[in-house]
Amino acid sequence: MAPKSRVENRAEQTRAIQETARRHLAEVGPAALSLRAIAREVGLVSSAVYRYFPSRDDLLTELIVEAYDELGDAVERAQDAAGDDLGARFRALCRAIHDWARANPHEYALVYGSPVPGYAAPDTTVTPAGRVTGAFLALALASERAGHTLAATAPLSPAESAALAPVFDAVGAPIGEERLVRWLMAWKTVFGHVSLELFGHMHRGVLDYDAHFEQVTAQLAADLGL
Amino acid sequence: MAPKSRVENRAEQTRAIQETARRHLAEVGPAALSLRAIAREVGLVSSAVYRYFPSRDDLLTELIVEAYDELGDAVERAQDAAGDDLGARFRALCRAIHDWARANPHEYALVYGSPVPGYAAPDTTVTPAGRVTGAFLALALASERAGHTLAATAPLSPAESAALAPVFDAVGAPIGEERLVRWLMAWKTVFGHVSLELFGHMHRGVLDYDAHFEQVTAQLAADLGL
DNA sequence: CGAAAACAAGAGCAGTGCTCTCGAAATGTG
DNA sequence: CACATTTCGAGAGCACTGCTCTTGTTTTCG
Repeated sequence: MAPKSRVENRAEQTRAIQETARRHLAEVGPAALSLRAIAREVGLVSSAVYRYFPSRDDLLTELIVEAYDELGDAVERAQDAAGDDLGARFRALCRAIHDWARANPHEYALVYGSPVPGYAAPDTTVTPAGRVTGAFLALALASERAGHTLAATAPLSPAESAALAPVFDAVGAPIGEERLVRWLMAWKTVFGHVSLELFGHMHRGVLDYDAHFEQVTAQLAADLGL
Repeated sequence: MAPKSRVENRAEQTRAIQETARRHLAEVGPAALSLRAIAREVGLVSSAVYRYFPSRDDLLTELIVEAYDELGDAVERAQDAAGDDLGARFRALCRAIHDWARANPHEYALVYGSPVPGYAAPDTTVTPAGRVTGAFLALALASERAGHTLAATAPLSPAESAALAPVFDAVGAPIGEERLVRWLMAWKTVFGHVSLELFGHMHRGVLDYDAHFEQVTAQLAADLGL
């Protein structure tokens, strides 16, 4: 065995810890994630882990960033595969979120569920967190430019349009207020569906989640004029 | 001090524990809720609490039921105060959910956030859990009977309408498929909004949550033909 | 080569949920 | 009333958690 240099050993251990943490997360969920159990599996004593992650929360932060990035990748991949039609892209976007969440329920809960106690998301998470929202907004802008006709949408009061100023900035180009509101609503509906489904609130009401989700996204697409 | 009988002492202690737990829940959230801390404040040693609640999860269950009931009360009260107009009732319903969630974020997270690890909701929770959903469905039925005209809604495939069989049963009377789907979407949008707002996903995008929520509910009402 | 930095290990602290045992108190019964 | 039963609170203890501090070793750098 070649003696490992300090830097590569450090990188390797850091990766081993994070990978094990990732596996544990998928198995037991964020709240039950134990630093000591991770250390045991990596072959380290618990205190040694603190050489690599200053606290359990920092390890969680890495996992949060990882989850956001995975979801972001899945979403972008699905959109690329969907071609140019905006309706197809929108459906692909929604389905990618739904599929990823069902395949990674604990990771979804980590980022879109209740925040872990005492944990405040550092700035590292905001960029990857914005990717999915950004995908919605990018589609919204593309739809604006394609001249799609919205379903009838109420005009905004001055207070309401003022409230959305940062979102307008995020879009980065002129977009109709009503259109933006519709897209935000679609965003909420999709994540509302996924959260309600994953957290067990549709368990007694809906037999086939996929069929129902398909219907919902189709309706959203129609309302968005796609 | 009058000597307390066994039964009334038991009732009193049970209530004291639950009340303290409720306060702690509101302060520190579900995950950080400590049975020992509750015991300390009630003036008991930790093991004594187990005379009243067989486990921490059973105490959580009580709090879940309590939260569902509080939200159910708030929703029904708001609806009663809103009069007969279905549009007003719908807005009152949405606002009641939003207001209650903001006033009781930890309680909201407890019931609509990520499930606590290893916790499986017992049957005790299903009845109170259904009250809010029931309010949506009752309004949906009333709207059907009032003959309100929906915004254009896509017809359901056989698979999609089959998937919703239990919801049709829950409504308890004939209702149009497309209408039911629209109401379910409204349900998702409202809870999606509240969850995304409370869990910090609108923090960098929306300045005035109330104004934005108002716009969203108005649009939902319009789509529902209210 | 020697100083400095990095590291793994171990002990330890304060906290958790939960179990078990033990003495005291309230309760129901002969 | 007296005795047996049940209920209850307290305490010790187990296995676990995140985290800190010290100690001895190993790698790196000047």
